[in-house]
Amino acid sequence: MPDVPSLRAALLDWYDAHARRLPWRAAPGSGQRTEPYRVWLSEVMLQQTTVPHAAPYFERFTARWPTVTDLAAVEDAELMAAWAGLGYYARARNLLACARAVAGTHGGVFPDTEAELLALPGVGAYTAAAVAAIAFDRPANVVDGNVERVMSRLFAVEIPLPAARPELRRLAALFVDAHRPGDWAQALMDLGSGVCRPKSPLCGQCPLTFGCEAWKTGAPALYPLKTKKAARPHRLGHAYVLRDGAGRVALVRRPDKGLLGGMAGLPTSDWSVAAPAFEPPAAGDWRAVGAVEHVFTHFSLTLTVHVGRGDGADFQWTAPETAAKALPTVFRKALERGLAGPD
DNA sequence: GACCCGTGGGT
DNA sequence: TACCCAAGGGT
Repeated sequence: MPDVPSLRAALLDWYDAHARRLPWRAAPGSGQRTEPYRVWLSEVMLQQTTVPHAAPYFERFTARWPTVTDLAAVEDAELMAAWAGLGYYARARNLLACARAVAGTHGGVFPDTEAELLALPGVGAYTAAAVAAIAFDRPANVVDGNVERVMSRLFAVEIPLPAARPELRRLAALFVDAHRPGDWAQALMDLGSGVCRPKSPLCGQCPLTFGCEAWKTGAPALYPLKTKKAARPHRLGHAYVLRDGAGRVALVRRPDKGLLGGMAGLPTSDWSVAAPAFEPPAAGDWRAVGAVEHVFTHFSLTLTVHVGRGDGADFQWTAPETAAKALPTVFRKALERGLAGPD
């Protein structure tokens, strides 16, 4: 059984020497804390998202909206456009709802307990614990994918994910302590991200091998064990690039719920396994100019792109450059394909 | 617990 | 190529 206090001390020492410098992180060793607003914003952006992808969004958001009160005052469409390309758009809707709740109910000040944080929109168990630990230095059990992997290896957990979650959470809780709780959470994530990596862990650089059960087995990369996932189905659809006499593009606002909810989009058919009918959103001359491929979390998609000319009151007519910036990636691809013309 | 929800990089 | 994976949350 790994010795928890020794491991904890070893990882904090490692963190003091190897902490990553990140835009939302106070300089390690400075004794400073990051403002709750910046911790919260970064944590939401980092949900299922890599650091390199999220970082430029974080810089743009904080430059444009320096406080949670500034963010709370933004119009929905402006916020969604600023989030375009980052994915998981429910996060953007919840981000705004959360900012408005903090600016309103909480007087512009983030609550400092896990329980109150957890009650905010878009803040789940992980994010509530992370904000409590990192922004307020409260001893919270911060468990993300990195922490699950590190725990599964330290203790050579033989239960496969996702069933192992409660056990991994219990193990992570053994390390929670009032001494440097914010640094502990970030140290664990830095280790998981840079050393205790999913595919080829760098055990030679790890400060915890002395107490790691998976390392003793000689095959640490086998952990965490996992149950197999179902295959991803493929769907087909049509996307319509409709332009008016001024060259503007017809956009629609998608319903608030479901895929790409609340985002601007091109008019499309349904997306289904069987080829959907070609039913353009306006009469006139249409021609197919090609297709684009896109992969979502639970299906992949081939979108046939059609170009036509027309008018209509049901659309938001937008200059192509403006449209591209506000669109989620699948539509940005389709728009670029449409504007490029036939092969 | 199962399913839905994006995107881009790594292997 | 076809996966896997990332500082998850909501329903």
